[in-house]
Amino acid sequence: MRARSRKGAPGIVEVAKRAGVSPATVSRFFNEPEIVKGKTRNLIEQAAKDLGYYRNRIATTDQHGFSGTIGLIVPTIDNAIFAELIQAFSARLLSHDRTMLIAAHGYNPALEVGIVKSLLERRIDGVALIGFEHEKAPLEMLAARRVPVLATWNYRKDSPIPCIGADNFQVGYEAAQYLRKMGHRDVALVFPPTKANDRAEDRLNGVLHALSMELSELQNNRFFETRYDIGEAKQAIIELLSDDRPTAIICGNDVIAQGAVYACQSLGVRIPDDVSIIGIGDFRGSSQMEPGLTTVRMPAQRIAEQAADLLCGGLSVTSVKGTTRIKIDSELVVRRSVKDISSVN
Amino acid sequence: MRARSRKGAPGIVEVAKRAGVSPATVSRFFNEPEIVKGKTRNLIEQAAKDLGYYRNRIATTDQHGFSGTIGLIVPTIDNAIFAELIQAFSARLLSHDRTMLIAAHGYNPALEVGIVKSLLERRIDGVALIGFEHEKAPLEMLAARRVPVLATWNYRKDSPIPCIGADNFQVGYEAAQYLRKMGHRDVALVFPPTKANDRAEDRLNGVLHALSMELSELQNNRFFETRYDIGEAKQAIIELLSDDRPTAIICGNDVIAQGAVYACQSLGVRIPDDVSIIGIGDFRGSSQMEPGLTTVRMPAQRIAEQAADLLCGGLSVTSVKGTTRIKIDSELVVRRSVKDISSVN
DNA sequence: TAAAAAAATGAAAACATTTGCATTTTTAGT
DNA sequence: ACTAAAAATGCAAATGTTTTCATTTTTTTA
Repeated sequence: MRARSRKGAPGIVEVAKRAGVSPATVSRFFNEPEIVKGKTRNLIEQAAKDLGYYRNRIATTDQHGFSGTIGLIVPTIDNAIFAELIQAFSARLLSHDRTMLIAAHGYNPALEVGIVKSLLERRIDGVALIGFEHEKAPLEMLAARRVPVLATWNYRKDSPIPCIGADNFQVGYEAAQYLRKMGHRDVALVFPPTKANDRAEDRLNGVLHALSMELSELQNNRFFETRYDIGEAKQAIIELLSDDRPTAIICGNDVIAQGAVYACQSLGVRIPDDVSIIGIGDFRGSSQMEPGLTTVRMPAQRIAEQAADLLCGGLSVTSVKGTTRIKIDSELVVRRSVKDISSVN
Repeated sequence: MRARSRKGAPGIVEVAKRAGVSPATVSRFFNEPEIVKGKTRNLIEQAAKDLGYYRNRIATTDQHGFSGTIGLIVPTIDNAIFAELIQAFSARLLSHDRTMLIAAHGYNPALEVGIVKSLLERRIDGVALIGFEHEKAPLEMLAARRVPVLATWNYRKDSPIPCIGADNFQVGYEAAQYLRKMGHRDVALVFPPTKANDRAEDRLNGVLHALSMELSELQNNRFFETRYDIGEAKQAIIELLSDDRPTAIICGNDVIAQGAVYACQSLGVRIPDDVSIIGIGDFRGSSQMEPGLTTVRMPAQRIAEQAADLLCGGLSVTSVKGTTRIKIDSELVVRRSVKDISSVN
């Protein structure tokens, strides 16, 4: 469909004409108002208003190469996991006078190259990613174009690219450690595939470390793999609970934990009397569940805001040496889904 | 911060030079490959690949005035309500080779003008909004620039602007009607403020219509107002349930319904034996709840996809006469949270 | 009040593409 | 093989800004 041109929006030159000044001055007025004289300023302001002029940020882009647009690539939007991050990131960007281009790949890393290509074609000024596991191609494409890239959500001291996030190993460790402290020795793990998910991988390792175990040492019915999907998790946990029940379940995140809660309810298993449940994330709604979910809070908002600030501040391009890495502290949130059985033991 | 220019990305002319053709031909190659000869095509393709060239969709924009970017303005991202819509909209846009600029105003219509301005500055080709209640200013700004605007989520046959969505009056009617059919006569309503929320308003009216009542006829403890927030809803409903319990609660959407479920659990009120609950929306997770939530499904994905198609297909500019209005059917989803008490009565 | 310095403005080139028109090359028809 | 028509390509103008450099205006200083 060969669309008609939509020209005719008044431009800087129309404004200039009407204000009786040169286009250059109008341009300056919008970029550095201070350097144009008060009187001229008013003239231009009035003219712009009369004409209903809006800056053309796009025409601007070919000039210096910056589009004022930042990309965000997430595994999924339709899920509580990243909702808070997305919202906060977007809002913060707006306050920097930038806009957000967002795309989801549905945990299919192969889609990332298409997305990155599309972003590159739009000349984004920077990109926030989730985690570290990405195909080589998109990362290389971005590097070749010198587009700052920031991995969010997870933190690793030796991350290959700049990052900001919680130390997911520690997060997992903290959760498991708390369970131990509460006297739990027989705990089951329900995690997503760690294949292309470094956050889950790190958490899992943290958990295992706290438990002083290898994954391979876990009994069959003490480790379950399920995607971040309430329904799938619920099914898996119904199975898990159906015989030889552990005293506690540690979930890869709160979505899985929610599935766990539903599973218990469906089976008539009481939380925390019959089984304790701990999540990771502290998503919207986790605190209101019955019983309130004990979990480790991922500080999504702080991560998102700092990420936005970083990206807008012209994060220096990835370099082996001076890579920016910021660790945001997570926090154990004790509610009621974990029972203290340390004394009775 | 006066950022350094980021030029130097190879452009169409570098590609042309390397391929030994003119820039015009390269341009044509990327826009209408068929009209360039096979041999030349290969040359260009190779040159582009060698140079790592990406199209510059932005430079393109000043030419015909279309940026290939569509705006989406939602009340909130961090909430299950629009998650499915956002995801589907974004994905569909990608398949049209467009990108999505998204912003949330947090149910504060005043913020819309800033957002619209920002979008206009980026020369978006179209905008999808939620519902009909918007400040006059942003709508006028869009109209002045002839940017197609599409109201999604709600449908009204006399909508002031093109729309696509479910008929929320009918949705509400359907929910209430089902309750009546199941024998419920004493039902309580929990809805968000209908002030700037036409979806909620229409639903509420539909419910009242089915109940053959006026809002004013409802007893104090049969109508509660709460935002779309699980915690707030939970509190309200705890209050609602604390004395003179109705036989059923009809919730403005599934988020409120989830709060209702938590409220019941916290009070030890059984669903559906002690009280029935019906929601609206059928959000992610509603089907897995215990008991599964009976609700009216809002076909978010279909709405989103058609909206994207419409906007990409160059939806005609709003005109009093020929305004496009598309109604997408909703569907009652019967699960287990509503009890049939018609026979015992 | 004149000269020097500083501030404000203007003119025109530049950015990376598209596109109307002109020109060249290819194909088809005899 | 020659011509006419069609297809492919090239040239150059145009798009809406920003930016460098030059010029004009204003302010400061003596």
